Amino acid sequence: MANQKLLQAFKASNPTILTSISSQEIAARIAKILIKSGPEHLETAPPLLSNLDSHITNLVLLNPSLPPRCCLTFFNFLKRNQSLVCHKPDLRAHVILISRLFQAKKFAAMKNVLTWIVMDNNLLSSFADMVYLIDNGFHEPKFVETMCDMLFRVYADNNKFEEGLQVFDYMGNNELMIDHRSCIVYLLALQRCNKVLMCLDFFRKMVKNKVDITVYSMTIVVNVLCKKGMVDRAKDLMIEMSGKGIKPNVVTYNTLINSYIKKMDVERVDEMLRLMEMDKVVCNAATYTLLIDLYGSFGKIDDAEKVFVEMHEKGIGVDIHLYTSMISWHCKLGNMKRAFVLFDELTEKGLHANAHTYGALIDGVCKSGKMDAAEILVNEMQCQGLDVNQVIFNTLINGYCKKGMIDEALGVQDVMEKKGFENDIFTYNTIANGLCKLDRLEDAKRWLFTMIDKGINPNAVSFTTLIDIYCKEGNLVEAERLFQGMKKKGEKPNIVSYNALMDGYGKKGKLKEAYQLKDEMEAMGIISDIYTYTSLMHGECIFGKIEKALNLFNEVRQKGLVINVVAYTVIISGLSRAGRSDEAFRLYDEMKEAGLVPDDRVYTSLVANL
DNA sequence: TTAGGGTTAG
Repeated sequence: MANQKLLQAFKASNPTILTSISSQEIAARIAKILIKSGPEHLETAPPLLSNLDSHITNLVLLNPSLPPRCCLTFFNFLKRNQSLVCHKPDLRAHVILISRLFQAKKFAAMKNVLTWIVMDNNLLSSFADMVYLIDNGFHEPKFVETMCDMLFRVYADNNKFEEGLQVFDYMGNNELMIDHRSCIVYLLALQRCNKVLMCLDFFRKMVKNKVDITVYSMTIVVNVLCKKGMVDRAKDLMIEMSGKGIKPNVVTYNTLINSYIKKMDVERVDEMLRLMEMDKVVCNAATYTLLIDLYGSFGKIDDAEKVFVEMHEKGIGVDIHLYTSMISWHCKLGNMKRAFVLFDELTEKGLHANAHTYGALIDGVCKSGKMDAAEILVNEMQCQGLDVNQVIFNTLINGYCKKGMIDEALGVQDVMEKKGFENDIFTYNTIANGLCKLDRLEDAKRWLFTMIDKGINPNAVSFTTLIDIYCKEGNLVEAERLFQGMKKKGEKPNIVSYNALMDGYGKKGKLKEAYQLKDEMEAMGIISDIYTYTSLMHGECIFGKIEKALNLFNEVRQKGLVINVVAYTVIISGLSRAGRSDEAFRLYDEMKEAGLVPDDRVYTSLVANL
């Protein structure tokens, strides 16, 4: 029925066809061959092919006795044999094929044909071409609706957002039903491409066009805003939508909690938890994992353990993410015993450790210097059928580097390459730092320059390592150049970068420059830490300004910074060199009382580069 | 159809 209508509409817009009987005959013959023998037999009928034009193609496709399956094979034949057939199916032919597939409910095939159209700029230069066709021959609303919906998804899948929007607007203006699931596809595509404002604008459009908004689409927009750091705006959107009846769920809340945790905004985290309670949204394992991260990042492992117990009491199901997080924090704090207890416990609970879990544990044993244990764990994970991935290789390389075992580190790196992993930025930075530790500064530089030659952009860690190397070599000009260079390349110097350069200035007696840098850093919102003060104190001590060093030391105390053995050594040796041994001894006792072990190597390294 | 876990620098 619908086909007949199409045929008539088509004929009406192409009056020449009425007189062109031979075209119809050719079309009929092609159809006959397609039905009886399949498209490959068309090759045995060259006159048919050489006479083929868009009218004939369209007539073939519209032939009601030709099943949609045959239309598709005919089409594929034309696409495949462009050397044999001079004629290429045009946009109209594609849409006719789509309509035939629609009648046969072959939706996946329809989508494929739409993708061909979208990917071929010669076929469809703008959506207006499609509108023209729809207005001139394809009036059946259900078909137009389905095709537009699919086209909208295809545009989204191929990141053609402007075109997608045109389809959306067309559907809205023509009162075609817009499927909210298609809008989710579009939102997810925008999310993938980091198009934050477009995402928000589109969501507003969805609301305006009365598309069925769900918690899923809202949460996608909340997530996109959060990932761009616009957390308060995300929260406002959630509250606004909640007022319109779209209630946030645990995923929405977790998204916001995650972002507030990353910003260390405890107050807002609490606010979200309160809102959840009011909304009767129950926390899940993901919420608890986030809270454990929050406590872990503040070093409050006891509080992390408390919430871990609390969730057990509340009967909330645990999962491997949660255990991996707990294990990771214990490893970071050196509590390897507890980490292994948790590792055993998860197995008892029927959970399976994955590469992330092993990764955390391997890093823990590496950091405690137990490389043999690390190797055992690597074997164990392989026995469990888990592949050693690049992160684990890098972790092992770092473990050996930290112990000064550079040959073993390079051995692991070799195995990694043989397994098909190329060195990544972590590998390069880690090995460069391993070499620095052994004072092989030239080799370290060579690794980093090789990395750059291979087209990997240096990140803040790479720049900082190089700055530190040049400072150690006394080449402040180059260190400064790199420091400015990293800013220009959009790599923001962090506290380690600033401290490295300040240390370089201090050792050269350029205290004025060092203090200037400290001011600059603090103006950027970075708070001076014990390394900052130690570098400055060291600089002052070297050049006999012990009073200034003591002022800095008092500042450290006032700020409540934890004083480490290096900081103590700097000030103690400064005092003794200034002949103030009483004060030096007093601080020496204080250091021991604080449980710190005096370290000859620290002292040696302090005077080594002077 | 939306959220949470492992690696690098002083």
